[in-house]
Order: sequence, then C-alpha cells, then structure tokens
Amino acid sequence: MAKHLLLIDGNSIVFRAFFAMHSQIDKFTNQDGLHTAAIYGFKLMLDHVLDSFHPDAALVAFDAGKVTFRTKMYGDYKGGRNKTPEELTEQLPYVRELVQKSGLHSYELPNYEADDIIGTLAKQADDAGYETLIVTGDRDLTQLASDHTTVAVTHKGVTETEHYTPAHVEEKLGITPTQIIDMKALMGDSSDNYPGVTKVGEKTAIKLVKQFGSVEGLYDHINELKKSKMKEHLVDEEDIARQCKTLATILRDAPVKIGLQDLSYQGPQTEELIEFYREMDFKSFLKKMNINPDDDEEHLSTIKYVQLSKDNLDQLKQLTGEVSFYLEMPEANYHLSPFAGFVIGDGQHWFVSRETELLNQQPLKHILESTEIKKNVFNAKAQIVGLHRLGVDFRNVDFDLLLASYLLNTNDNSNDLGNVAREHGFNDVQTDEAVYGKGAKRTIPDDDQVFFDHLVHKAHAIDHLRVSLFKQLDENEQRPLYTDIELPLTRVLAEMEMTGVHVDAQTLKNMGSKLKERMAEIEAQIYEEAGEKFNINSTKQLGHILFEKLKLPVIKKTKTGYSTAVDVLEKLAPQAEIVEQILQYRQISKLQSTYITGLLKVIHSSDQKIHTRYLQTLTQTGRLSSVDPNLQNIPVRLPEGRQIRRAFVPSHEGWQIFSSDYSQVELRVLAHITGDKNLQTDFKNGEDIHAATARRIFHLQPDQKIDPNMRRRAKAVNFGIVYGISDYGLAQRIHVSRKDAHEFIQNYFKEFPNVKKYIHDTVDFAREHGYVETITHRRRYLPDINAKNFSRRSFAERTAMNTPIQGSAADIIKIAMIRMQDELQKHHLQAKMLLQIHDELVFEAPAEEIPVLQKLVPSVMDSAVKLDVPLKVESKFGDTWYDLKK
DNA sequence: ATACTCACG
DNA sequence: ACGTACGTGAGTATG
Repeated sequence: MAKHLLLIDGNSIVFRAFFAMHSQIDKFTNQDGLHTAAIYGFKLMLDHVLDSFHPDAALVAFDAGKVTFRTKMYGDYKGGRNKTPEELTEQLPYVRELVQKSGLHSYELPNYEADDIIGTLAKQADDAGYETLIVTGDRDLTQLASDHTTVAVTHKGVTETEHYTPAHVEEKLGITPTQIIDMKALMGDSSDNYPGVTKVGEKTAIKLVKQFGSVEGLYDHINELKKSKMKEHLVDEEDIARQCKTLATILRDAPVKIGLQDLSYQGPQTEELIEFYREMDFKSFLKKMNINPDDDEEHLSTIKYVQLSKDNLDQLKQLTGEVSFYLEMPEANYHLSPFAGFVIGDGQHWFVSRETELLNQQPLKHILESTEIKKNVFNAKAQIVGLHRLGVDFRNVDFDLLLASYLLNTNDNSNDLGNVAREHGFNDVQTDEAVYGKGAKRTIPDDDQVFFDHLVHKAHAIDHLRVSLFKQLDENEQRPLYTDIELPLTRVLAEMEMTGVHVDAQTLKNMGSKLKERMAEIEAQIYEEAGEKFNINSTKQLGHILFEKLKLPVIKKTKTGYSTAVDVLEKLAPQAEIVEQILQYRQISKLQSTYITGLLKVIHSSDQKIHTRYLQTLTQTGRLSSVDPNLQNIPVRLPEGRQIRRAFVPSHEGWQIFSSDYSQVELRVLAHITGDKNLQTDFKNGEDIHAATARRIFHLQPDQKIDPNMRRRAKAVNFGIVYGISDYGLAQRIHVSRKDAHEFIQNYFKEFPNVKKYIHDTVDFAREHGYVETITHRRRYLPDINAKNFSRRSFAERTAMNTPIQGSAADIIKIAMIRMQDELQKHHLQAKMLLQIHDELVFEAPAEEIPVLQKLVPSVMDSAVKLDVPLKVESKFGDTWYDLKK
C-alpha cells in the first residue's frame, strides 16, 4: 500500500483558527492570561485530520519571516495587510510546542513561504508514489492538487474542510489545478496584494484560461482576440500578468534541506501532551483522554444544606425575605416532565428534597404563593407551570436568570443554568450534562449527595448573579423591558400554555384517512411514470429518477446532490407529468406527517387539548417561538392545508374562536422608526399600502389604475425593504431582470428617502456599537458587522436593518398581550387567550362575549404603543379556527 | 448529527 | 466579484 504523507500549512491554519474563534476570544485564555483560541483550534483540526487520515509521515510548514523572494521581486507583495494581533502572535510558540508534542515534524525556510515547502515536498512525494493530504486555510494551495495529492481547505471553522482533487477543481472552476496559477495571474489577488490585469476578474480569467490554456498561450495568440477594452488591458499589462504568474506560482523545487525520509510520524507523546493541556487549561481534551482536568485545580465550593421532610418543614419559617428556588424537571417539556426534587433558600440557608409533594404543604406553599416574598429563579415559566401541576400558584418572581441573560445577549444563550452562569463569569456550578449525563445515559443521580449538591449550587448561582445582571440591565436601559414587558409576559404565556387549545382528534383522523387514499393513488401514478418503485421522500432517489433516468435538466444543486425543492420542480413541471404529481405528493405527505399524525400525537388524553410551549428566550429578534408542537405554523395559505384548522375548536359548547391581527405591522413600524413622511402619509390616509407604494415607485398619475401585477411587484419591494434588500433577491422573487429590480429599488429610495437614510444610519450604528436596538431597547449583537468575509458581513448588515423592525413589532404585540390578559380579568370575561402567531392573537369565548371582544381586543392592540402612524387591527370569529369570518 | 424540504409570520 | 432576502420548528432520509 502506498505511504501516506500529511502536510499542514501551519500559519494559515493558525490564522483560521484564531479568527474562527475570534468572537469568543476572551473565553479562551489560560490561568496565566495567555490567549489560547488558536492553539485550541489547531489542536481540533489536528485531531480531526488524524481521525480519518493515518499518515506515515507528517510535517507542519511555517513561514520563516516577512521577507521572501517574492517580496524582493515585488515590493508590495502581501502589503497592506493589517498587523497580526498580539493575541495571536503570543500563541505561535505554543502551537509549535503542540506540534512537536503531537509527534509531527515542523520546518521553515528563510526566504520562502510555507507554501513553497509544501509544494516542494508534495512534488517529491508524488514522484515517490505517496498519497498526500495537504491541510490549509488558503485556497491558493489548490493549485497543488494532483492524482495523488488532495488539498483540504478549511471551510467554516477549522474542522470542516473542502477536499480539492483535480476532478473537484474541474467541477468548480472548469480548469486544471495548475491553470489556477494562470487564472490568478490574470485576476490578481487582493489579499496577497498583487493586481493582475485591469478589469479582469475571476469569470473573465477562467474564460481566457479555458480558451488559451495558460498566460503564455494567451500572449502567443493575443491577436486572435477581437478588438476590445479587455484586449487593450491585456496587451498593455503583459508584463504585469507574467510577473503575477511568478508570484502566484508555488515552488516545486525550493531548496528544502529535509526529505521525506526525515518526516516519519510516530504518534503523540502522551505524557507531555497531558502536561501541555493542563498548562493551557484544555479541559475537554483531557476529558477525552479520561483524565480529570480538575485534579490539581479548585473544586466547586462546599455549600451546606438541610434535607427537608414533612417533619422539619417548620425550619422554612426563617425564610421571610427574598428566596431563590429551583424545581428540577428532568425533561424539557414541563407540561409532562416528572419532578425530581427542589431547592429553596435565601443565600444563607439552603433546603433540598426529592419529595415534591412537600411544595403543596405549609409553610412552603405560603412562601411560593406569597406576593410579599420575592422569588429568584431560572426560567420562571417552567416553574410556574410545574408548580401549578403540583397545586401551587407561584407568585412574585423578581429575578429570572434565564430571561435576564437573554435580554442582555441573545447570542450566547442556553437552556442550561450552568452554561448561562458561565457566560456571566460564574463558574461555581456544573452543567446538567456534567451531572446527569447526556443522550440515553441521562439520568438523575441516585446519590443524594451528588444530586442535592448540584441543586444547591444552581440556586446559589441564581442568588449570586441577581445583582450583577440587574445592574447590567440598568446600564443597557433594559430594566423596563425586563420588568414591564418580559417578566409579566412570562405569566401570560404560562397561562396560555396551561389553558391549551382544544383539538378534535376525530376531525384529524377523518382527514387523515382521506389523505391516505389520495396519497396511494398519486404514489401509484408516480411509480407508473417512473417505471419503478422508489422512496419519493428520499431526495437522493428522487434526484436519480428525475435527472438521471428521465434526464430532466438540472436547475439547482445542493451541496450533496440535485435540488428537488418546490421552485425547481415548478420550473420542470411543464416538461414531465411526474413532476406535478411529486409536488402533490409532497403537499399531502407534509400534511399527513406533520399536521395529522404530528398533532394527534400531542393531544393530551386528559383534556383533549394541545399545550404548546412558547420559547421566550430563543429568537434573535424578540419574537416568540412555539414547540411541542409548533402552533405558529398551522397551514393557512393553501386550501388543502387550511382544512387542518377545522380541528381547532372551542373547549366548551356554545363558544367560538375569535382572532385579531395587526395589519402591516412591520411596515408601520418602518414608517415610524424611519420617520419617512411619504410612508407615514400613505398610512395616515388609510391607503392600501402596496398599491400606494406601486403608485409612487412606478410614477402613476393619481387617477391611473393600478394593475394587479404592479401591486404585486410593489408588495415584493416592501417585503424586500423589511428583509434587507438586494436587487438579485428581488429579481428572483418577482421574476424580473436584475436590472429592473435594481431600478425598482432605486425608485423606492427616491420616493422614500428617509427609509434609505435609516438603512444607512442603522448599519452605521451597528458598526460603531456592535449591536442594534428595538423601540423598547431590546438588543441584538452583530459580531459579524465588521467581518472581512463579504457574505458574513452582508448578512449582518441585513439583520441590522431587519431586527429593529421585526423586533419592535414583537415588542408591540407583547405589550398588547399583557394588557389584554389584564383587561379580560378586569371585565370578568370568560374569554381565554389561546395563541400568539407573531402578529395575531387567537381567543376562545362564549358566543355572547364576541361583541365585547370585537371592541376590546382591537382597542387594546392598537393602543399598545403610540407610533407616528396608526396601528390597524382586524378581527374575525367563527365556530372553528377554519371558519373565521369578519 | 446533518441535510433537505416545507409549514408559518 | 462576492451570494442572496428576515425570523422560526418538524419530519424524513442518510451518513
């Protein structure tokens, strides 16, 4: 068998590792304050590579210094680069140490780059019949790919790589690996700072290389090119092109003083590595080696506690001030989870028990229900629901660690108390995973000591973090958001979840059997057309049938094969009958699996209701989400799917479903926060906003009729503005040319100049402060806003403009929900709020209350906040969620 | 576990 | 020239 050689581009991997983890740079420091993210990332990459590639020989090549033969030849080579940050340079010696202790050789050569060392040794290896793997963060090295040399380029982090073989290069660029040199010579390289030929980019470069084979071939036949600007540039800049080719060429014969025989890989020096990991604080690697990372480190603190039973409950009478409380429910779904135990205490005295029946006994029940005694918790909604199931009405939550942490930073959030505490610099508590295990092995420990100790540390963490998180909320001007919106909302959501929505199982079952018949018919037709049976749900098998057997044109690819998504199939539908049938099959199978069997599974047998959970601390924008099941995506757009809503019925005879929704709330928010006079005028005049937009951007006369197609386009532009527009995206959506789409957008900005200004200002604000805000000071941090990578940065820019809009709309409905719940109580209504679907509230109520709701609900919703434009609310009601009528 | 597809606002 | 709209959750296939 051929020998295997591993060549690693040391500097480029270190750079990649450093910047991949840059957002968490301060988390990766060891006890001496040394930054370790790059070392850590390098080690991750190393493990990952050695897992699948078992080298007989291995080398990590480093750059020897700034000066190389290339800089001597071309002074600006790699010029203009930012200075390497100190946090990175300090890590380089340790990376070398890691390399050596991991059993790999390292090498550098004055005057040459790591690339040249790799190119030279890869050539020697090819000649000697080795199989070689090159690992790098630098795409330039793909020019080294050959039949026996694969180049793995790191993708996102450092462990995800894209493997370049000559075939892969051919597929991606349509040229051979060595022609990459010619391509780069013509197009230049901005990061290495050499220019290439003026106005020649990747597309043109590839075209020329394909046509002439190489830079030399091009200039031999330059006369064959038609007269053009491009030709002039090529002729004028021949010298530049030839020089760039030299710069772009990785040497295959650098004067390296080592050979393949010097590179044998013997595996890691385990003892020394362990010592090194300890020094670096790499606990996860030590754990992988089954070594306790804490052996010579501090343990968690010892906290004293008292175990409660029915005989010593009286001791709790000493708790009269503020308490921290934690009821442990091992399963995520707190509507159903068993109870494992609880802890309560005031920071001085802690009490624990597995006997959750005690919670319903005095004086414990009194403390939990008291509106005098403040409670500190982690995830108040779960605690309210859990305690409700135990017969306790949990009141007066003051501090919710999870909720406060989410408001401070939506990015680094976790549902685990241990993780959240760590985010805030408090390490004296373990994660549930560390104590209970994960996956199938997850279990509450039998050992009282272990279990109670964990509970007490959790309560202690809550108690400890209270002051500092409140302080941070104050500093961010987020205290009212927490106190007046999110915390009261928690109780409203808990009540909605506990109320649940009544779903008629028989209706679903009847629909299910009809769908099943229809599905069998379509399935038979599909097999007929295809000439064989196959799994229609398998995109792989379906791709094979459509694109290989039936030879339909490939419109779009995914990273693993052919795309068979709706937009693709719709384009193919005219060409083959089978495609339409597949679309139908998909539609029905989605309804069947997600909405018929899916919903049937989650109807509680006790009350015939579905009790979803709203996640209040998940989305990046401040919206809610809904799980187990998701009741925010019940079909409505297509008539077939809409039928599902027939199963959503009131829970009492003679009651009705009532629903109110905000009309165009996001665009109204846009009109408000941009202060754009034209947009505000259109809303104040009560215009059909998409029609009004069409009138403006297509310059129609006041008396001119708006054809539906114009309105449709204007609507798409409005959506685009809210989402962070691009001409390409808009063009795709409304099937016009990119040029036309561009013009629509330009017209829009001319007509609504303050919208344009807002977009600019918001992105600017984000660049300067690193976050954006909604009208209630809800924050979203955008670490990528200054990213070097174009697409990451663009994405951050789009979210910068979208988040204040989507997030403010979320703020508004949250305020409305809190007031709504109050009003229902104040008016002694039996009506219950059941669902929130982003801009819509769904209720059930006795028929006689419907007229009351018709006035009350819209008035509460449209006055939730005062904007510079009116908020418009529309209501409907009916016997089921399907039958809603105005 | 990850990718793909598709349901909603 | 880059790579496309923003925010979610769930079911199925497959490595």
